[in-house]
Amino acid sequence: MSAKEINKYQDSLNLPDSPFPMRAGLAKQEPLRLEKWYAEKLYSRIREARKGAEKFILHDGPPYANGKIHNGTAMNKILKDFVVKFKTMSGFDAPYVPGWDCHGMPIEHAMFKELGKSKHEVDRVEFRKGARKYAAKFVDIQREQFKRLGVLGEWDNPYLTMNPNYEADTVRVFGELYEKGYIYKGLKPIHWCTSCETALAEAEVEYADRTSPSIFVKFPVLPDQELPFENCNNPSVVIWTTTPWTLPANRAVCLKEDLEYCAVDLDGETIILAVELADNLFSKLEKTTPEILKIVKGFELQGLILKHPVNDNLTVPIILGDHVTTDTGTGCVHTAPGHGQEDYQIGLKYNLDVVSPVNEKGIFTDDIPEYSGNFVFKGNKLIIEHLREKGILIFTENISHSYPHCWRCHKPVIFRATEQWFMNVDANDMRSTIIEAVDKKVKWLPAASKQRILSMLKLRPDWCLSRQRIWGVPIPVFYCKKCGAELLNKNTIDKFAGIVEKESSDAWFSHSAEKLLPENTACSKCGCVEFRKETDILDVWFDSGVSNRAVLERREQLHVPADLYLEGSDQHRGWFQSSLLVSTGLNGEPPYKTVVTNGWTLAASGEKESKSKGNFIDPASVCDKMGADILRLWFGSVNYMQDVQISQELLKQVADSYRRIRNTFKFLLGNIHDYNPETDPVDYEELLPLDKYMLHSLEKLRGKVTEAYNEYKFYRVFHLIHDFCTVELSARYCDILKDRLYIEAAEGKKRRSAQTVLRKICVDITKLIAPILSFTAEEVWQYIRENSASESDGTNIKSVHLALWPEKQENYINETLESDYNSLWATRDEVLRELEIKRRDGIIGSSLEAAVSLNTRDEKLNALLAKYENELPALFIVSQVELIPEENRKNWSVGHELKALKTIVEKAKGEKCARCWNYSESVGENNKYSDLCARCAEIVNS
RNA sequence: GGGCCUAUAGCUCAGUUGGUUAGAGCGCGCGCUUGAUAAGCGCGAGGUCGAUAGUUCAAGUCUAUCUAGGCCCA
Repeated sequence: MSAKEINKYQDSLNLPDSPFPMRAGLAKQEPLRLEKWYAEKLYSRIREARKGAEKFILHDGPPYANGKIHNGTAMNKILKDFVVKFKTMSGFDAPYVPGWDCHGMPIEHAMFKELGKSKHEVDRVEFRKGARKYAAKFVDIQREQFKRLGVLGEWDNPYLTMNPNYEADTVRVFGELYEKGYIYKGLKPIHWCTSCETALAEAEVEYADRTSPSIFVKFPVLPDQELPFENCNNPSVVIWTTTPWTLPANRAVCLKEDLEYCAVDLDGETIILAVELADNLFSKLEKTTPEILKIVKGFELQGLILKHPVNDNLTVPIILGDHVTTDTGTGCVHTAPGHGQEDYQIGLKYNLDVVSPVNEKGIFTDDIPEYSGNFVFKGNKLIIEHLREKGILIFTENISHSYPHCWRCHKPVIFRATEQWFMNVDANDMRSTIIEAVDKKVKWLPAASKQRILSMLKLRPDWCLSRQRIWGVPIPVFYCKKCGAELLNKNTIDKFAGIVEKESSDAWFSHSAEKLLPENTACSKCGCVEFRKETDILDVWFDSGVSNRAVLERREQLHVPADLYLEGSDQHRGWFQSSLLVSTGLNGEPPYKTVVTNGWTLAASGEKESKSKGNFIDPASVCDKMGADILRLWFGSVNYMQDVQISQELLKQVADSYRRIRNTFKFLLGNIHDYNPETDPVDYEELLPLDKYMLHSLEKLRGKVTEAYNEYKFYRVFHLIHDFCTVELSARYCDILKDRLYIEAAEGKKRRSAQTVLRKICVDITKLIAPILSFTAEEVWQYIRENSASESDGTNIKSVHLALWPEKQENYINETLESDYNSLWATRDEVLRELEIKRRDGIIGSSLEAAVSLNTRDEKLNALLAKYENELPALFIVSQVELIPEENRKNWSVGHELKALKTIVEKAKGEKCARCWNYSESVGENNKYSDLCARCAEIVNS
C-alpha cells in the first residue's frame, strides 16, 4: 500500500488538532508569560477580584537580604506560593506581602570586607548608608529571582526591616514591651578586648596559640557534710583552670551527672576528682595513682558545699552540667558565670551570681581588694602565689593552647560580664501563657513540631537583645550623664520613633541625644539635662519578631493573627519564637494560627549540598535550563515537611512526569478543538456510561486533591494528578476514546458525549494543578480560551489564577458505576495479558487484529459483562468480543487475577476497515465503499 | 554531649485500629503501534520494609538499643 492509500479516508476522520506544543520550551516561554502577567498587573487584578471575600493571611518570614537565592529559599517561597494560589482560587482574599531581613552581621561582614576596614575604623553613619545600599541591592536581586520562580505577590511594596516605618515600629515595640515590664538590664559575659576597651562579637575573635598557666586547685569540702566516701581526711574537690584570674569570680564547681568520681589520698589528704582523670594528675605529680576504693557518680556529690579558694567569706556549691568533659582537667569544672558562656548558662539554671570584678581595661576593681588595681593577666601570678600560700595549689605549669585574640589588635581577649538588655520571658507569667497557647491554640505541621518548640520554650533563658554592632536598630535608651540613670518612656520613644519615620534609625547615630529627646528633658533622679545614648543595637531577631506589629497590624489588607506561618524547621529557635515572644508581649496571643515547617534541601547522598562536593543545584540555573515549572513540580512532588534530596537526576525524573502531564493536556486540547461549550454539551443523563464513570472519577479526584491542598500535602496532589493522567486518562480513557473521537460522526452524540467530559476534565485538571504548575496551567488555560472562552464553564476568566476552584459535584458520584468499572478494568487487565501472549506468538500485532471470547462461572461478573457487552470491544480496543458458554470452545486461558474468568484471543473475523482499522465481516458489503465497514460507510456517506 | 526528626523497590510516594502473597507511578528490559508520534499502548523484572533484640498466635506497623543522615543547641 502506498502512503496515499493509507490516508484515503484521513480527511473524514476527526483527528486531534491543537497548536498546543508538545515540547514546552519552558525556559524560553516562562519569561514571556511573566512579562504578560506583570504588564496586565495580574496580582492587583487578583486582589481586586477577591475584594471583600474572606481573608487568608500567610505571613512571609523575611529571608536575609544577602547573596542569591538557594534551594532552601526557593523551596520556601514556592511552597508559600502553592498555598496562596490555592487559597485564592478557593475564593479567599489571600494577599501575599513578601519581606526581607536587612540588618545584621552578615551584611556588616560583607561591608567590612569590601571596605577593608574593621568595626572601629569606620564612620557609623557612613557605614550604615553603605549597608542600607548593600541590603537594597540584594533585595532587588532576590526579588527578581523569586518573580522568575513564578511566585506572585506584592513585589512592588514588600516589607523591609530597614524601612523607616518598620524601624520606627521596632523602636515603639521595644518601648511598649519596656513599659509592660518585659525589658530589663542584666549582666552577661561577652568577649572583651582590654586593649581596645570594647566588646567583640564572636566573629571578631580569632584564635591563636598562647601560653597560659595551667593549675590544679583544691576546693576544701566544708566540714560536717555527709560524703559518699569513707575514711576521708580533710577532703577537697580538685579543679583545673588556665585562667587563675577568674577564680575570685568563682561561684560553683560543676560535675557531670553520670561521670564516675573517686576519692584518693594525696600526701595524707583526700582529694576528689573524676576516675578517668586521676592518672593524668598523678603523673604530673610524678606519683603513682593510689588504689581507688570506691566510685560514685557525679550526681551523688551534687549540693556539697565547698570553701571558696580566694574569698574566705564565701562558699560555693557542687552543681551538675552536661558541658563537663574528660578531655583534660579533673572532671570538676571551676565555674565563674561572669567569665564564660557555659558558666553563664549553667549559672542561670542554678541562679548563681554573675560577678565580674574587672573593669573595661582588664583591671581588678575594688570589689576584690586583694588584687584591685592589677591587670588580670598579672593577677594570674598573684593568685597562684596566694593559692600556694593557702596550701590549696596542687600543681602548676605553663601550657600552650588555642586562645581567643582580638582581630584588630591581636591581643588576648577575656570574657567579661557587661550590662546587656534582656527580654524577660517570665514577666507577667508570659512563659506559661505562651506554652498554653502553643499547645492548645496553634496547629503545628508536622505534628512533632509542637513538641520541638514546647521543649525549647520550657527551657529557654531570657532573650538577650543587645548586640555590640553597628548595622541595626539602636536600643532607644538614654543615660543621665551625671548619675547614669536610664531614661526610657513613652515620650522619649514617641519622639524618637517620629524622627526614625522621617530619617530612618540612622538618626540615632547622626544626631545628639538632646536632638533626639523631647525638649526640656531632665533626669528624674538628679535633674541633670545632659544624656548619652545607648551604643548597643537590637538583635536582628527582634527586628523580624516585630513583623506581626509592623506588617500584619499596619497594613490594611492584613490582620493579626495570621492564618499561616510556613518556614524552615530552623525557625523553631528563630522567628517562630521571636515573633511569639513579641506578639504575646504586645497582644497576649501568638501571631499565628497554624505553623507549617519545611525541612532542608540536601544533595542526593542525603548530605548537605556544598559547592566543594559539586552536588550543589542552583535554582536559577534550573529555571534557565529546565524551567521554573520543573523546579516547582519537584518541590510539589516531595514530602517537604522532612528533609528532601535534590539532584540533576531527580529533576530529570520530575521532568519526565511533567511531560506526561503536558501530553495529556495536549490530547485533551486536541480533541475538544471543534467543541463549543455553549451549544455542544450533552446532558449528564444522556452521557455514555464510560463518560459518566469518568465524571465520577474526576469528582473523586477533585475531592482528594482539595483535601491534600488543605492539609498542605502537595506531594499528594502531585501523585493524585499524575496518576490520574497516567492511569485513568492516558492508559484507559483517552486510549479507549480514540475510536469514538476519530471515527464517529463529528457532531454525533457519541462523540459529543466524550467531548463534554474531556472539556470538563481539561478545565478542572488545569485548575487543580495551577497552584503548582503555574506557568503550564496558564498556558493550557489560554489555549482553552482561544478555542472557546465560555461563561458556562468559567473559562471567560482571563487567567487561571483568577479562576475559582472546581465546585463539588455530588451528582457525579455514582458508586454503582465505580464498582462496575472496577470489575471491567480487572477483566480488561486479563484480556490485555492474553493479547500480549498472542502478540508474542505472532498471531496478532495491533490489538484491533484480535477477537476475544469470554466466559465466567462467576454469575455476578457474567451479568456485568452481559450488561456492558456492547462496550467491551471499545474497552479492550479489539474488533470483536463474544460471551459464550464454556462448552462451546476448548483451549480457554484461565485468568491470572480473576481466576473465574476464561478467555480466548484469536485473529478477528472479516477484513480490516480502511478507515477505522477495525476488523469486520461487513467490510465489502457496501458497493460504493467496498473497503469500509458498515459503520464507516454510513458515516462517510452522510 | 543534649532536644527534636527521618529511614518501605534505582527514584517519588501509598500502606486504615498489628492480620492472607507489602501496593502505585516513574525509571529500566522486552514487544506493539505509527491517526497524542522527539508521542501513545501492553507485558515483565525489581523490596530480608536501615540493623539487632523483644512483646504477640501474628510486626513494615508496638517497645528498646544501635547505625546513618538532618535541624537546633551546648
